[in-house]
Amino acid sequence: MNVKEYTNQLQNFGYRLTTPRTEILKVLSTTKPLSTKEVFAFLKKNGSQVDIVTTYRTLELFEKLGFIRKIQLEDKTSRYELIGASHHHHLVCMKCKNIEDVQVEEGLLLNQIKKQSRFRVEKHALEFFGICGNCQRL
Amino acid sequence: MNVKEYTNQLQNFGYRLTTPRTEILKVLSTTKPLSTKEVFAFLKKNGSQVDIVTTYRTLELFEKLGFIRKIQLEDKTSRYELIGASHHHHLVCMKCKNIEDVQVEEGLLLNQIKKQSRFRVEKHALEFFGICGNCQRL
DNA sequence: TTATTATTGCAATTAAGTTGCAAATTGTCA
DNA sequence: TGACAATTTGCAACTTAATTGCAATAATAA
Repeated sequence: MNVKEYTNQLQNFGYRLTTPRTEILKVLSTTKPLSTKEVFAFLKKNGSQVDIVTTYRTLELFEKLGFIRKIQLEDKTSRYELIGASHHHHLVCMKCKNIEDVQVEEGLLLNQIKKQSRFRVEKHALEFFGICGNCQRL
Repeated sequence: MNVKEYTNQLQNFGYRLTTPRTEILKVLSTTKPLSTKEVFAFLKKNGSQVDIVTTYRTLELFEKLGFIRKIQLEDKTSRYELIGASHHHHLVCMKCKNIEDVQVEEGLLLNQIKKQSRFRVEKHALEFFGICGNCQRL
């Protein structure tokens, strides 16, 4: 999905297409998972006037609409990323803070859970922390 | 490890054995993962005079010493649990907020990562969200 | 183009966690 | 046992992330 498709979706759902919303979608579509602060910083750097409160509210809306996914890493700040075609997880470098995407087959895990509990899994969080290839060489 | 063993460890490391530390260990050893606020509430309920700042600092210390593990669930508050014998993950009920432990074999995941990246995984977070057996019946 | 209503921006507030420092408590040694 | 030195605690003040109320602004429908 590109920015245009998301803005169409937005209007289909009856929400208005505003400058802040378009700008925030643009930021999200060009980067890795970002915190609200980081999205806001990006906006500013590109000359946008959007307020940080609007950034909070817009990200909340986009999450509700299923455009983006909220992820919790090690700190208290939430991060958001566009929900692309493929389900993936993250390799978070504890040194340089860079985030790599990674694909893992988790069907097995869900089977194991089914054997142990009546719990019905709706979603999961899976993040890996460590040292990326680059930082290992330093 | 029981409370006594932890307090011994504490002294072996050169830290003092104080009332707040003992009380907090007791709370941790009798429950599921708790936030700082929750630990503090437990203390109060049991007549303890311990301050919430001390609770924050003590949990931080215990984490540093490897007594407890910090976990991030869906919100911004950190939760802590005693590091028991077995490595496990959680089934977090989105309805009643109860937390079940679950055992999954994750060796496979780590192999899959090795094939995709030079990243060296040091630790990981894996949490499942859904509806527990009880709440499904309601 | 105007009117209606959603959306935004500002200021103030809440909530989680942190910091500085004086007072209290612990462990050690005489 | 008592006193000293150093750690630990509790209070108050502060920081940071996020939320809320409300008046001003902007987007869509007619």
